Amino acid sequence: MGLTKTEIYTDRQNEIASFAKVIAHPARVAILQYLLKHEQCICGTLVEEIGLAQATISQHLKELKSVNLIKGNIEGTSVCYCINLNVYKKIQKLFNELLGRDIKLNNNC
Amino acid sequence: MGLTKTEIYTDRQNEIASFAKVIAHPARVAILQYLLKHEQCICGTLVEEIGLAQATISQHLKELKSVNLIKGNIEGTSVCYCINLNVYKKIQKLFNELLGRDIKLNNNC
DNA sequence: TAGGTATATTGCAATATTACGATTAACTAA
DNA sequence: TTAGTTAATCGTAATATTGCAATATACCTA
Repeated sequence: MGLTKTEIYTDRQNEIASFAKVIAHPARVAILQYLLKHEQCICGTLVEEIGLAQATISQHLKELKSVNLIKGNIEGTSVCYCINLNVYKKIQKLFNELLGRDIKLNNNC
Repeated sequence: MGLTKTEIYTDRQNEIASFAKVIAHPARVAILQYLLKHEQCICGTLVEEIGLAQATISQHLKELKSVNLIKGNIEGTSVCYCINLNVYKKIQKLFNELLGRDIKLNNNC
């Protein structure tokens, strides 16, 4: 136990959950917001901006990279991170399918 | 440690992360999809549909209720669950701010 | 080559999550 | 009142997440 039973869900359900998990931490939300505003950044800037240890920020960047939401280009001693547009758009689409409905209440709840 | 430092983030960042966390499990995605399709349901139906133990489904429903994304009305021996439209719309808005941007790539990444 | 800078990785402790059996609570019907 | 139904809660085991110090890696410059 303690392990999600991924095999009983559809690929799409697992995919949505995976992307949501990446966004499910305020530090990673903060990183995404920073990248949306400034287009690119290096790890050190985020350490100053957010106020977590360098190891911790590096770990959060790794999770964002794990679903390819961001990508990093090595530039000398530092790494320039930016949003991966294709994956960003994919998440947009997936989330919109689940959360973008125009619901009407016809039930008695 | 092992505890998120919520105090260093904005309320909005924490809010987005909290809502994302609720969606960050395929069982809860499946529950939401079921509710979007059928408008309402009882716990027992989800147990059959999804294939997890009753206690587990009840726990997932509790998490969806914890952010008021769903609400439950007691109807005899069972509980009728449905989506809370106001909160659904709020999540729509919050996620759209973060993920609904029309980004253009002007950087060299 | 040696020292400095930037990031990733490792190891660890604290806490959270997932899942389920067993039990409890609350209502319904015989 | 008693038995059956439905859902919530409790307790527990397994695993995942968060955060950081310490260390490793990689590159740049003098």
